[in-house]
Amino acid sequence: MRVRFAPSPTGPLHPGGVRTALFNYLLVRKAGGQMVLRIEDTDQTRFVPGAEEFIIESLSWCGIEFDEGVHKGGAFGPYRQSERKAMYRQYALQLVESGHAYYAFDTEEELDTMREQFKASGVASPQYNAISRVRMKNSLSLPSDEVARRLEAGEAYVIRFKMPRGREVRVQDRIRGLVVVQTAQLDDKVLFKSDGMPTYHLANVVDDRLMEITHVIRGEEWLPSTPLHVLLYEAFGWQDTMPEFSHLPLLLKPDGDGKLSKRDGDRLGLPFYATEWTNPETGDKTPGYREAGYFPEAYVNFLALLGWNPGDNREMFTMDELIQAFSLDRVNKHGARYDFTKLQWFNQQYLRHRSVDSLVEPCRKILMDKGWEAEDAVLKALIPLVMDRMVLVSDFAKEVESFFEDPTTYDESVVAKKWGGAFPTVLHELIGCYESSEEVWGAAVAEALFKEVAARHHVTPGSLLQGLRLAVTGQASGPALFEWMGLRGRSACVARLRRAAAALPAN
RNA sequence: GGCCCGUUCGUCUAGGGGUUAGGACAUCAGAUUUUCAUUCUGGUAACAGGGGUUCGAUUCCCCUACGGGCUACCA
Repeated sequence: MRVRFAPSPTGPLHPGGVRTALFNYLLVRKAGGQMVLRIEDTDQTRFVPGAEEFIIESLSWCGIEFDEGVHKGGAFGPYRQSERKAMYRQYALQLVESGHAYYAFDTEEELDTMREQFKASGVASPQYNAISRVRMKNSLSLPSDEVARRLEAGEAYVIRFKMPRGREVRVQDRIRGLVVVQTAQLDDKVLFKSDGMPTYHLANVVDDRLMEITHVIRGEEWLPSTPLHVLLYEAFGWQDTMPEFSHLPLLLKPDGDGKLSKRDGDRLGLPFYATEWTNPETGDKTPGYREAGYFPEAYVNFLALLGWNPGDNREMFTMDELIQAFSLDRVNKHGARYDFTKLQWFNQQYLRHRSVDSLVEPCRKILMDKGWEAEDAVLKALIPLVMDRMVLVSDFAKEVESFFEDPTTYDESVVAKKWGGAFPTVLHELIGCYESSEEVWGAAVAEALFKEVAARHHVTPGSLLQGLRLAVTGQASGPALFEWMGLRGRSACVARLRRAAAALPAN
């Protein structure tokens, strides 16, 4: 088995592209074949610098690696279509000679005119086809000496496929079954452009043949042009090695109608690409899941379950498990909404399953970005304290902010509710107890002394706890308070309690 | 408009001629946590509509509606 992922370097890789690459990868790893990365840069006007590197990096972050490609080399290179330019012409010419294609000399204006005339006479989608080509300037309508003269003179031309008439094309799609299309619906597609480059259709078929691709797994947007590709394989006499086609359902917007687009990420304030993309023209950065603190395992797990399922109730999959479980037979036919909320859940699950040790370094980095520092031992105690409260590793910053920054204000509504009654008295007394205690400071001591003071004033500890939390952290909620205080240290806690005592409302 | 593909809880989906139509996310409620979060328990919630075929259809067929894709010298 040989598969390929063949993106155009026209910009950052869309999530749908990542999923297509993933499905190719899962399938080929299970089968033990090769996966090639081919860059389809036949449209020079749409080339975006950096896109190719971005695609490789994004997929690599996801754990999708290739066996051959622009960055890996291989026996079937080059893997960039622009570098294969010279060879496509001969294939196009081969088709002209065998009568499957022809030269066309029509200018853009002439094509526009033709389309407008058709529209004026009520034809909704004008086509360059068996009917209209006789009225256009091409090697089928022009006298052969004129064709020769034009070619001789170096006049611009394209090579078009001569769509056969009255045929039925049968496409056997692995996911959708048999798809039948009448050639009368199809037009004479351009195969070879006037700039000397092939179009997608020619390059794709030629390269898949030359690279010995056995399975084509691509997005549903290619289904309508697959009959043309089948016809091309036939015209070349390559039907014996024609790959098996699988057209994947599309990824749809999280809400509303239409397919997923970058604007959906922007609109919902969530990342869109796997990794951060910098627009080479404007310098604008679009954050990626990687930068936002998501685990690649979570992202891949989430993506794998969009349009595919294992047939049982399992949801958590490592890449290896996905490879084992994956099958094209269980890929859906219908589009799937790209629901970010499920991704959050996956990330949370992956976070839970992480060992504390493996989180020390990422968390330390987050601290450093904020200008905070902590010893290893403190970090290792702090992480489990707040881990359950996080969805992303990057949430660590907001979870521990109050640990590193003294509170500056106290929420008035909580103050009003929790700092009244016995609280001021208890607070003052507690400060004294904490200071004078000879015990080695720790969570147990902080809690025991607090309970003692509360008991002396015949108040339940629970009724005072939130007030204490506010006093010491400046927040109304947070992780286990006494653990937190134990870690924070006696003097820091006392200092904060003093500050809170000074801020007590006058009565 | 034409052609092609599709349609099960809000979302991702399982299922399949006779089922209490299952799971997960989200959501709601309760318990636990004397906070929040976590965890646990429970609940609300779906076969697009209409015709066939059939003893019986959500499942098969047709039509309609709706959604999506394509309709470039873009991929």
